[in-house]
Amino acid sequence: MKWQQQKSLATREKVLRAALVCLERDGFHHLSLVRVASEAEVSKGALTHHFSSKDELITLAMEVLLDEFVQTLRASVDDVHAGRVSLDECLDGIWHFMSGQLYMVTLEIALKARHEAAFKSALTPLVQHFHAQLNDIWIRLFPDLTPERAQVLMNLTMNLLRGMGTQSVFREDPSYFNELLDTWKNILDQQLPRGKDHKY
Amino acid sequence: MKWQQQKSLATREKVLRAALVCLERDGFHHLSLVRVASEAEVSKGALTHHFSSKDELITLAMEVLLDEFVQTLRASVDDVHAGRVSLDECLDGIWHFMSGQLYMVTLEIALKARHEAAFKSALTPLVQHFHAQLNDIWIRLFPDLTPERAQVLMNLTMNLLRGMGTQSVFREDPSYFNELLDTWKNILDQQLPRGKDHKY
DNA sequence: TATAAAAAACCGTCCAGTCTGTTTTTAACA
DNA sequence: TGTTAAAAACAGACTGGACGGTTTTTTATA
Repeated sequence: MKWQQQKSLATREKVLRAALVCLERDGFHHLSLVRVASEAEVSKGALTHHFSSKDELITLAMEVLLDEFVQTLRASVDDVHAGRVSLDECLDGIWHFMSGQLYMVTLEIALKARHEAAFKSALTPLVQHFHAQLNDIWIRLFPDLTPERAQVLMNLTMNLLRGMGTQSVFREDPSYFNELLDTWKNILDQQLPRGKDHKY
Repeated sequence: MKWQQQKSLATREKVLRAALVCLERDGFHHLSLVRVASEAEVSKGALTHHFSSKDELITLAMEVLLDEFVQTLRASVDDVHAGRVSLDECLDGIWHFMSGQLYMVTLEIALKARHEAAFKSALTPLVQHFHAQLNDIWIRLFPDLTPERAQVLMNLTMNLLRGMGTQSVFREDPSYFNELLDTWKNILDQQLPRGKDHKY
């Protein structure tokens, strides 16, 4: 690869990463192009050279974030499948992710999309692809359930964690969330088939 | 009551209501004082006369919203208690609320609070009071459960609905959400004691 | 030298908060 | 009761700053 091309790619990468940091730390309506540029240690000119608008930048950053989440999750589910980690630990991992950067950025983005049609249509295919990937993962997580049942149970789980993530803004009380999570683990366990050879 | 006082109260009420409408329709970072004033059919001068800052306005509007939700919910739970409506219908009512104005405005506010310490501390007592009221309501909803169990189950429920509310931004598919909600109703039902005289 | 990348100056817009002026209501008092 | 002064409610112009996007200039590579 040519040197110029390398440098260009590196700059893009730095800017995207910085955008995620700023989104998570400052929130969308405190995010400005100069801030992102400064976080990326790049001039505003360089930023606008690579990204034609703020919306485009954010959309691409979002894509990076969702991809990383899917990869992490896939690895975790593989571990469950191979018996390396328990289902409970896998859920803990998802909760960790959902109470951290991913979910907050997602929220910022979702609210923006809610009020800006153009942005929303740019983002919708991305989100749909994300959910399709998730659905595949859920099926692999619960091979003993029907695909539909696995998806419903895990969509419940994800939405529960989403809600908990939201509440965690105002309620910084790990024991409260742990209790909820433990209760949910129990309930989820009750929903799994006990035997080996039947589909629930 | 003196006429001036009446007029003053009416203006405040109009502005607060308009603020909620704008928050829900336009989102926080498209909300400006002139927009709220125009929505309320009041001059910007009148608005600033009654509310010393944008943050104060939003905080007070939030208070109105939460109070109304608590009242509605309390009435609904009374209906369940009196056998006028089923638990399922009560949940439907909460879901209706959560997929509407209340929750979206709450989200906007929560994200703002997440990044602005002063705003957050102004809002925290309000939110805590709100949750305390909710906890009382949950106990009354499930008199056959221990208070702790009732609260855990309903906090799970609320967080599930929160998450579903969030997802509804991108996924406008009522049947999907209905399936989730039905599944949850079943699960919740399984968690309730069958007998009459024991605490679970 | 030609071209891509990066930097920085610049412009138009928007908005919260301030300030000044005007109208309406209330209170005091002769 | 009629008059007037004070206070409250309201209206709108203005300001200072932030920001997104554009354009121009400089630098580095091929």
